Amino acid sequence: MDLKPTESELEILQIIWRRGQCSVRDVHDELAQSKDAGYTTTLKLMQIMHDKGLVERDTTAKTHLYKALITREQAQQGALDKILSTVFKGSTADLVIQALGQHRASKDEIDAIKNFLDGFESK
Amino acid sequence: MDLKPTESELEILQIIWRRGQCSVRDVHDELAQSKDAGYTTTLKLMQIMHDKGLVERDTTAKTHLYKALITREQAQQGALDKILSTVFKGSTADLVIQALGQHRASKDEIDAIKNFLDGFESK
DNA sequence: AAATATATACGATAAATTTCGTACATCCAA
DNA sequence: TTGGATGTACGAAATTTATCGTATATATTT
Repeated sequence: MDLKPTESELEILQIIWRRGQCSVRDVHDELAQSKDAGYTTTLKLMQIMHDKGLVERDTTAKTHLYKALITREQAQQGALDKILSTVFKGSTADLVIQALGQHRASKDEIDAIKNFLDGFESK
Repeated sequence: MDLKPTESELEILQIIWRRGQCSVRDVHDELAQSKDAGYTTTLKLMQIMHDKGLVERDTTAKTHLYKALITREQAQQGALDKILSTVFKGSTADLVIQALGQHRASKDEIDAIKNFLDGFESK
């Protein structure tokens, strides 16, 4: 099993992760705010995701309820691995610095990262 | 102009970035070490990249020479922006922590990041 | 000079991903 | 109880991306 979600699948997973469990309608309504696709498109996509094993679903009721089978952390790691190898020459430090350089991190964020680094280093 | 390279285009850009300038043959030979695609596939891809404005080329000689028109940093930022919005809920701190947690960064890398953070914060 | 190797151009095909239409089932309100 | 709203199933078309074959031009070698 490959389990590497496509772009559209990630958009959907995002919503499922946030809500924990949801119907196609739930997902589609949220998606419709930023995107313009038909309901059956979302439905089909979620069915494909089920076929692939990215989500599971409870078909007890008429309206099926979907849950993610891949965690956000897994997807994050997959995404990081991919861009590390394709654009960052494998250098985590480069990635981190580039990420922090562009984006205006708040003081809290910076502190969180520093604390993390301290704990990490002292092992 | 969109300038968002596809997966295959990034594989090629990687090689061009490393070498600075190269022919289709240069790229293809390197690509062939890890991948199994025909020469004309690489050629076509690079022609498409030229059409898109991702690369420029010198056609003076029979063998054309390609250079990147997008920098590695631009591609890095694009890749980061994408995964930030699709899997990291926009949180740079989450991204950084996840990146550092999994990939065993070396002490030097960690120090580099800390120094960077210090300089960043004192602004 | 002829044969061979190496290039580009580019249309066509293949493969992967996304979008949609239509059929049909079920629920609910008038 | 029947018509409309809402749901799933699923084939098919549209799009995007990647791959390849063939034609043709230009070097290079013998």
